[in-house]
Amino acid sequence: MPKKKISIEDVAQRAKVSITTVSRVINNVPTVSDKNRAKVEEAIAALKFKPNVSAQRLARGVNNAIGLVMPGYPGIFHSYYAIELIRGVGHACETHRMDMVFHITDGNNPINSNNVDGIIFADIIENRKQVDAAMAGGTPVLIINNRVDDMEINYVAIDNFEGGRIVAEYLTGFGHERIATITGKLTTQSGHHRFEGFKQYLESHNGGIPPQYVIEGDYSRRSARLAAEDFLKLDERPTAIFAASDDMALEAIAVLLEKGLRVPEDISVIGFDDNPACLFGPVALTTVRQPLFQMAEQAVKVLVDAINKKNEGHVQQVLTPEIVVRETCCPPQK
Amino acid sequence: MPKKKISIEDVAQRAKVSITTVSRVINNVPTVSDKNRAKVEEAIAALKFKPNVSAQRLARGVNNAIGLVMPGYPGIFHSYYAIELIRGVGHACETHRMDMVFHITDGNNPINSNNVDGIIFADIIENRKQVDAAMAGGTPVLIINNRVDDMEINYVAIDNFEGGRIVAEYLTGFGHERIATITGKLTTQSGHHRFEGFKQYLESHNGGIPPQYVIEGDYSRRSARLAAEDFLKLDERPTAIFAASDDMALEAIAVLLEKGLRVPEDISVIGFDDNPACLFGPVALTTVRQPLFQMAEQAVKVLVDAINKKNEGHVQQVLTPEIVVRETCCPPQK
DNA sequence: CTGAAAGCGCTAACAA
DNA sequence: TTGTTAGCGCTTTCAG
Repeated sequence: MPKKKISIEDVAQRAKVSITTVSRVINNVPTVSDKNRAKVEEAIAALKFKPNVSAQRLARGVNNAIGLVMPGYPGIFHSYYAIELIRGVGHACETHRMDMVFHITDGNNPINSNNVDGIIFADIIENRKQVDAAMAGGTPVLIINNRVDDMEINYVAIDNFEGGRIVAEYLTGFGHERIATITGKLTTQSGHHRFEGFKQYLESHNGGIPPQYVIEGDYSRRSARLAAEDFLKLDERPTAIFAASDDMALEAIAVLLEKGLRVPEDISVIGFDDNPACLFGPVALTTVRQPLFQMAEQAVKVLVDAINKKNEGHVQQVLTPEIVVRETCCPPQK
Repeated sequence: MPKKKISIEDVAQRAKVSITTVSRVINNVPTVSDKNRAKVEEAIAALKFKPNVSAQRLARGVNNAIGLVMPGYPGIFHSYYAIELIRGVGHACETHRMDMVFHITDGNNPINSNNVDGIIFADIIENRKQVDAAMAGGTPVLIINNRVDDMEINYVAIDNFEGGRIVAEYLTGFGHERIATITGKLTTQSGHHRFEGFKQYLESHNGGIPPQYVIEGDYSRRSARLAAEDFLKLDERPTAIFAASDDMALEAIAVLLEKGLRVPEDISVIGFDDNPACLFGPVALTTVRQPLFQMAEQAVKVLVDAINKKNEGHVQQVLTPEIVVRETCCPPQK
């Protein structure tokens, strides 16, 4: 610390009390006389005293910090998802008076857990061994945005399966029968689950989904563009398209408009994410909102409880997404 | 820390050396015999010893952490800029073996600087008093992405003025004479500087820029859409458009394509940012690359030097952006 | 309600 | 090359 070295002792001296008393007022311990408290507060203000965080942590045996580690593969940072997570975790840490130590990883080096009380892994892409290592070291760990049902581990995730299902339900509710989808990358859990939920609903309510109506995307705009173009070449064009992300939905809409089609009159489109960009296109995008921010806050809460050993075993939570109705879906026009 | 309490002393005992020796091998002090080093390393491994970070920091009198504070106004997180900054700062912190404690602020509460050795303020939007407070407290501070020439303060920023200038130069180099611009929010420094550099070049090389060719945007896609539509209503349409961000450029292109125009044959478009989204549109966007990542790394370096008192006075650096040629600019077609 | 004193785990003179 | 020892600044029994 580059601060001048005013310690608790200087404050005690000036206030003519013991350092214990000073410590007490710092920590809001009630058993301090008003008179002494006032004196100490005066001294603290006069001396501009700031407690030394490291000393506090050492004495308390706590780090007062949680780590947030995110996979660093290209692109993750340009997703709405990552940003909301960071915001949410940051906010929650604030309310828990914890430092948030942020860490981007390539998945290789083990995460240093000496400086934190617990770690939140945002998704686990190729870095499961980091999770294992942290757990082996005895550090409380939580995975966010990924369900890991085969392991005894804390997680908080979105129910992407349900997300896909409600989209199918919503679209068939309008009377659509030719419903296509541009999926997310199917090797990701989100992509896989969204598609499965979607497909299974259609199978039991719409006679299934023909293969030419399913194109695997990878969450990139380019993949959506290609997929949309392919759909338009079909003899029987779909009347509705479900894109597994807003970015893809927006790109699909761009393609449709370029070809002179109308959205939603000619083709309905629905996305997934509730990315703010939804509002800024030519038509406000109907989509599925994932409670990302809340997920992050919830994650911190669970982890903090785990750190304080307030949990029994591990806690696994799934949050439910919901449809946000805007302007890009309507009944199929005859 | 929830770890079992294996301290340096346990290691010393097992290795049959003093704790000093253990400390020395932890810190890679060369003056340790190979034999002892080996013994200590064995003990560390066997005991799974992890040094207590708080104790180290206390003893060393450092926090070994730098703060990154970002304004939390809606939207900033959806900008490419913010993300690259976080990535860059995170990466640089890693190499300096510093924790990066991340903080989103609404500009009101003073930033807690007890737990860090220095603070990087990413931009300063409505939170200059936080900067002042931190400095008053004696904490080394650096501002990133904002030139503050009227203050004795460290900063590392992009030369947005130059960025605007090279765009104008590039476009006139093709022979364009009817050049329009959708500016960024002019109350932001970036928006203002980009426009000024652009305008001044045109004034001295193209006879200036007519008012109907300047529309103030606010970096949102919507503002770009409106602006592009307005340009198309003009009797003398521009043959080139400079948008002060890639997002806006992309939206402008979308409008042009929707109206059946070709890019770049009918209208050239150039953006600013080198957002990855440039590559994913219908045409790869020509743009201006800001060295955001390097700026962030540079910022950490300067700040760390400041913390170690290696700087004389304050250091103010400006990095130069450059044009990235892709497919959306060409000479005007007769 | 207050204070003395024993640590928390580690680093860094200083001696040897 | 090694070890002794005095802190780093704060929390927390334990007596009073």
